[in-house]
Amino acid sequence: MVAGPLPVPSGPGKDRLRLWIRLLRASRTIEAELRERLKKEFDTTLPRFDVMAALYRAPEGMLMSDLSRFLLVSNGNVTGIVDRLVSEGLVARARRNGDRRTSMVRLTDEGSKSFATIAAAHEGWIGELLGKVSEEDARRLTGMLTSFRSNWEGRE
Amino acid sequence: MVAGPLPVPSGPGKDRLRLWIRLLRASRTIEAELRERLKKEFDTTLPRFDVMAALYRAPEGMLMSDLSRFLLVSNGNVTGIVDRLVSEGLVARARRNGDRRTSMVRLTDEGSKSFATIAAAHEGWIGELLGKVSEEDARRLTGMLTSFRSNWEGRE
DNA sequence: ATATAAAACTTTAAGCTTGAAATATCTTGC
DNA sequence: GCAAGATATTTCAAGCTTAAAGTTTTATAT
Repeated sequence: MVAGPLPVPSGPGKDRLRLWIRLLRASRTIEAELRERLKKEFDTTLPRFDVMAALYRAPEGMLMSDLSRFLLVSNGNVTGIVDRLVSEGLVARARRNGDRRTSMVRLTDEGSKSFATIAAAHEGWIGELLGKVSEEDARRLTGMLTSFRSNWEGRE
Repeated sequence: MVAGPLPVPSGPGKDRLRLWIRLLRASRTIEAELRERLKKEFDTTLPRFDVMAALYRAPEGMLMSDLSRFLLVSNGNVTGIVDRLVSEGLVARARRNGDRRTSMVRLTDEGSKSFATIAAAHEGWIGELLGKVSEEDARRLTGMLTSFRSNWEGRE
């Protein structure tokens, strides 16, 4: 899946395969760098950062199923990550009166403060790592990926 | 990290952050789909496929460290995946005379045959999933990502 | 009312992943 | 030759990940 130096054979349909391989390598390269920095600088992980980023933008809280859908990961997965964040006091579960199956998950004040610090560093890292991509290319690329996403969502 | 429907605030440097978010969501979406199909159709996993794809292009075999570098994953990780592939008869470790710390890892005949079948389906899936990306856009996007990669490699 | 289904979430087992520590082998400097 | 360091790999603990099965609660259809 992650092909590298060796060329993909040419032929019909190979352009898209090559695109996929580059896409995957680029995102894995950046992800690996971010993971390492999050660990070194803030002693945290990418999945934790993802969950906190989602919650940061939803001050009223999110359901577990919302988090799972939003982050594109399984629901069982979110349970474990949130459990750990709760045990560290960064996130809180609030039982709801209406539907007792669910609970609203939100950042604590400490979690919110902590995330704001990390997010600022994170944005700087992205600027650095993608610094060589011109603003114009960045916008064009974003546009292409956005239209891919729209097509995808119509798909299923 | 994986932001979605909600917009990223505007401001200087936000274009690259937005690009990263789209990039990550696109690759995660495709990865999830491929993982599911590999499981359903061939009862295998993405990491296994990655390892076999790398070995398929190196008939003479690869060292564990080569695999690890090529796939952008840790060396301890590769050990486990190769162990399982060996136990299923798809991959073989061959001790070398020269350096007894290392062993050449290669596909068995069965592994090679198995991979060829899966790879054909995989290429078809990519064509389908990225079908809405025009050939021209695919080539342009690939070019941008390639230049990102070159810059990156100069970086470290 | 009450069975049945649906929904939200957790638990479980298996596998993936990392970073660090441990093991074994090779290389180098003396 | 041999100690010291470098290299290649495995082992380990902790955490991430999925799919499937289980639990609790809510909604629906008789």
